[in-house]
Amino acid sequence: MEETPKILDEPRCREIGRTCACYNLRRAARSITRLYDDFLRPSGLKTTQFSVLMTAKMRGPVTITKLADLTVTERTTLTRNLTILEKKGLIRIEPGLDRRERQVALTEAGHEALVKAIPLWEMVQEHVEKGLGQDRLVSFLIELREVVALTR
Amino acid sequence: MEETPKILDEPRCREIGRTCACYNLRRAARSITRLYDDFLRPSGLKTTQFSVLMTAKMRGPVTITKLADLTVTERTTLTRNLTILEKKGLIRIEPGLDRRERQVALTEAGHEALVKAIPLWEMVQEHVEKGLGQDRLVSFLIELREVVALTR
DNA sequence: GTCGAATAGGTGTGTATACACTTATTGAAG
DNA sequence: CTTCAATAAGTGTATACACACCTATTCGAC
Repeated sequence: MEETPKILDEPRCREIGRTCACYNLRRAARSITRLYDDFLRPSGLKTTQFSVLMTAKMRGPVTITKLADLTVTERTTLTRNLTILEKKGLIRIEPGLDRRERQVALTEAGHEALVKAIPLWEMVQEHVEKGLGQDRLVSFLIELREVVALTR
Repeated sequence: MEETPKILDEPRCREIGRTCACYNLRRAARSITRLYDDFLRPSGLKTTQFSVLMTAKMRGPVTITKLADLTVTERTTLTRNLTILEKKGLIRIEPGLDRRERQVALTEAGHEALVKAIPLWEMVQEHVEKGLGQDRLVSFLIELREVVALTR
């Protein structure tokens, strides 16, 4: 009689769900994003926007390709994310060194948004530090970086 | 004279980017998703779809709310993801026990897609296991689960 | 039985993500 | 100087995600 093929039997499926690095990483990312977005809400920034602004601030006027590389985001994704930040008046997108490039720079409003967001970020980050424990957070961050390095 | 406020000085910004659990988690999730999607491509499934199908298969006929809870996905997000799977003919959405509920069940095509995808998943999972090391992957998965637990 | 709270689910809107493809510009080989 | 590969960026399309808000159904107190 026909049965569920071995490859799809119940313990095997359970094992796959339990161990899949991608599924578990995405699941945790969804979960923690809601937490950070929740804390950041009063600043008007979503986590992604906060991160892009911080990176752009740090690396100062920076090309779109470079910013995409730094944040491990598809360049075309970043282009669209930047459009939103530009509409909100938080960044300027200026001509670059040659006529192909465009440089991203924070506006005054962009700086102000960061100044408002950082104390909120500190609250939620501390919450996570306490929850995971300082040591585990450190090794966790290292592992996350190794995952990124895996695919470069 | 006016300077960059202390809260936004360069070392502080660098520190925030380096330690932010949310940013680093999302970044790693983007990175690994591309890897898994790349391997799974011949199956016609994206990672998210693979995961939803696996979970639905395992918990087999299951309500939408329950499935959303299991996968830590917003219910309204899952509804839209399920619509795509239904259009592809991989799942059926049937009436549930009462007239509010709807049950998700795999179709024959859904099973076949999983059977095709699993060997591809095994390849990419093994790649990650080798890259991170078995032990570190195990502790990494535990930490990911703790992150999810943090926000429940 | 009636009514209101709880439960299950969908829709409107906006953001985030990425692949395939295209345009514009630069730079290098000849 | 021309031509062509490389580089920088944008668009079309589709999926993924979630909040605010809505409808339909069920259940329990009365």
